[in-house]
Amino acid sequence: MPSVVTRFAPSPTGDLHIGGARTALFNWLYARRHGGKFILRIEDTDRERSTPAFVQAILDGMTWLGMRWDEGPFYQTDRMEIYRKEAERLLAGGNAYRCVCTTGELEQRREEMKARKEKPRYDGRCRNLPPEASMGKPYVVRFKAPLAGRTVVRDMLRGDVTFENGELDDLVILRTDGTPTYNFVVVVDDASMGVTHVLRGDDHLNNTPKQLLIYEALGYPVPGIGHFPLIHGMEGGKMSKRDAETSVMKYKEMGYLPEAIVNYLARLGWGHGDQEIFSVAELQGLFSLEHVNLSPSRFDINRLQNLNAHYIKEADAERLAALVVPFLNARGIDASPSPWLARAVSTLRERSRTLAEMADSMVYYFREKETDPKAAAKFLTPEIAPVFEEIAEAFSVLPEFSPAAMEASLHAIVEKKGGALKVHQPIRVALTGGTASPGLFDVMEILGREEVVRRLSSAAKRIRPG
RNA sequence: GUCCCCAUCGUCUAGUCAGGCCAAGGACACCGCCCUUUCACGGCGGCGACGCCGGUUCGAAUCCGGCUGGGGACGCCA
Repeated sequence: MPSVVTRFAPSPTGDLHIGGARTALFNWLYARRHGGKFILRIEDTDRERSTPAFVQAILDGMTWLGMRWDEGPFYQTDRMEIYRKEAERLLAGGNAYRCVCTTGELEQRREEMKARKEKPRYDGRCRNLPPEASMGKPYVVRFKAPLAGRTVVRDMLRGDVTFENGELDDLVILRTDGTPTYNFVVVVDDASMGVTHVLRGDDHLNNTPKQLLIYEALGYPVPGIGHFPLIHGMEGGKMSKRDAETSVMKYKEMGYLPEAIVNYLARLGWGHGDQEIFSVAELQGLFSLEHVNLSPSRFDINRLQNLNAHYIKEADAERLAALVVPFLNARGIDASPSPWLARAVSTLRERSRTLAEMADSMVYYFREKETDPKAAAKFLTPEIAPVFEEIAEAFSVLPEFSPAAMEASLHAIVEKKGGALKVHQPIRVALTGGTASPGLFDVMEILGREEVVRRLSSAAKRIRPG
């Protein structure tokens, strides 16, 4: 029995969210750090909004980021019998009761409480209803929370947080249709799955005392509990699409590497001295709750981009070539992995922050791009046309089309013209359609002699028709 | 509104638990310079923060209180 068992328990009502991914990451790292077990549990008790497609999306996201779970995925919809039994136990022990209030009534009362500037919560109207009263009526089962006393959450990150029980609500544990709700199943599952450490977002801190009461009523041992802060958008507040893309897989589509995402997420709310770059193996060895920050951090795409650029620089050219292919395809380029593509990728890796940027920059390796008008006006001047033709001629008879040979040949031509001629930028514009590119001779080598000669000649013709 | 959490550069953070090593360090972004066939990369430099008030102390970013500010929760969602 491992001493540490953590879990990630998303509800399949959307793609794997950036915030969810970090919750998963912290749990996963914590388990790995302590030689423990990491469980994946799908909280699909909301039949209305849960879909198999979202389950798959979450699994895909986890897999892409490389977070392997040791057990599961468990589905709560497969465990209904367990919840029913436990709810029964609560009912029998007087820790739960049937409530026949309708959603309409509840909503109305909530509004009234808000109007009276009170904390809106269930008024306990059915707490002492005799069992017969619910006969033949639709009912929910509510947990009977104590009215007095206080409940202390011993948070592993924040210390003790005290709640007055009077502030707590009699929460619904079984819906009218008999399905269980979150605050109840999460306790039953964590206990029955042997979860030792519940690490989750701040937004659950207020739920915790209620859950603690359920642990107690059911006679379960209480696990270690910790709440870390949420990830905010740049404008503050829970991260939303208004700030940045929130779906993890969207970042894959935007050309981010999974190791960059993991590194970035790990550093959001956690740190280890001044270190910025962490491999997964390092994180697994270093992650600790003591260094998790208590205040929310903002999702800053600049930092992610910087990290992504770093990992693109480090990645194998072959791997990058394979990864960039779909991005090229999306741009209407029929590319496939090859040693040539790997060489092409190598010329761009130092100047691309994402695979999408890389693909954008690579277009001229595959087809002649339309020349940027400003660049053409500045560099494709009439005087340069004959020089292009001369270079094209010289290049076509070069014994070897190597960078050194090209450079020597080019140098000779410039010397012949008096040495003051600026040819690099004009050639770059003729070859790539713009003023920014990898080293000129690298570009020429990737393009190949034939294509270089062709583009130079065609540029010359365009400048000076006929 | 009620309850709960939080508070160091624009952003991520080191330092806070064990007060002096901090006239607060690193990184991203931004600006400048260098390198250079362009753009990048890289190097160097710059800008830039302990929210405020009070207390404890010889000494406070660090401890305590208040204020202010930010955030979260208040569902038959999770």
